[in-house]
Amino acid sequence: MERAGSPDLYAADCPVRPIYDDITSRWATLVLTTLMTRPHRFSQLAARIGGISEKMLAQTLRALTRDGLVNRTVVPTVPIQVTYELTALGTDLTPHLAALVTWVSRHTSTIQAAQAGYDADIPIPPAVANRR
Amino acid sequence: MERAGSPDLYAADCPVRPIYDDITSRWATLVLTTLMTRPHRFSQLAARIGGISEKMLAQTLRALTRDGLVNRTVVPTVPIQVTYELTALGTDLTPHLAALVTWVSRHTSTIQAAQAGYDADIPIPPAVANRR
DNA sequence: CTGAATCCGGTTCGATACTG
DNA sequence: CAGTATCGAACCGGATTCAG
Repeated sequence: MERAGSPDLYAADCPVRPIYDDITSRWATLVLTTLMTRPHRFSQLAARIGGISEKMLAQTLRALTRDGLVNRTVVPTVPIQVTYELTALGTDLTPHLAALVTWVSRHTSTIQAAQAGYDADIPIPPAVANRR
Repeated sequence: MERAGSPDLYAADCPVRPIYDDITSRWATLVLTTLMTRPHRFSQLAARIGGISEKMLAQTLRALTRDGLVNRTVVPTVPIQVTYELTALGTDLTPHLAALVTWVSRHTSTIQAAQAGYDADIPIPPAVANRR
């Protein structure tokens, strides 16, 4: 049933899961694909990615740096400069993420239509419908 | 139809985001890759996927069905039988997800090593650092 | 068997204020 | 400029219970 050599992702304690979650988290994907084009500084990333808070950006960058996907370079000027760029590992990964994002982008309208159809088949919508 | 080459994923209200979050969620990936092999019934999925609760399984399946990625078939026997299988759309998507999972699986030990190296460079755990 | 509804603890998130 | 500290709000996920 299962191909030998592939780790069992289905085990609850599979070590792949937390890493997978890191990479596919809401903000990590945006950070990684942004860095795919060129290195960015902290404030450049914050400006580029709509709606991210400083806390979440710092947290996401720390996780990605810890995972060895992003390299953090500090230039001790005044004021200080910090640059983030993809490592070789990150450069290897990001196209896979980008492919996924591209797929979703291309099928967004189809999926939205499916959602609308699904919602329309519900006779009495839950509390949301009454409430305006 | 969206522009596949340059989706503005960076806008805070980009419609791609919630869909992307749906399919990359912790359980959705496991459900989709499981269904990739063959259709499953509810209890079969629950048995196959380690650590998932009924609530999360039902919730995940409902979201994926609503997105048009999974087809839900009810056989009105007693007791009732419900079968889930990938739609054409889901069949198209899942390989991308599987590729990502495969990538992570293959690089898990590398990433774990990077994490260990990163953690080793932290002299004092921040949480217990001296207060002023 | 399938899955909806409820409760509830833990985690996450965002806004703000502050430091080097 | 590049973060960290703190705090309340929001969300998530698990266990339980109940219904079709």
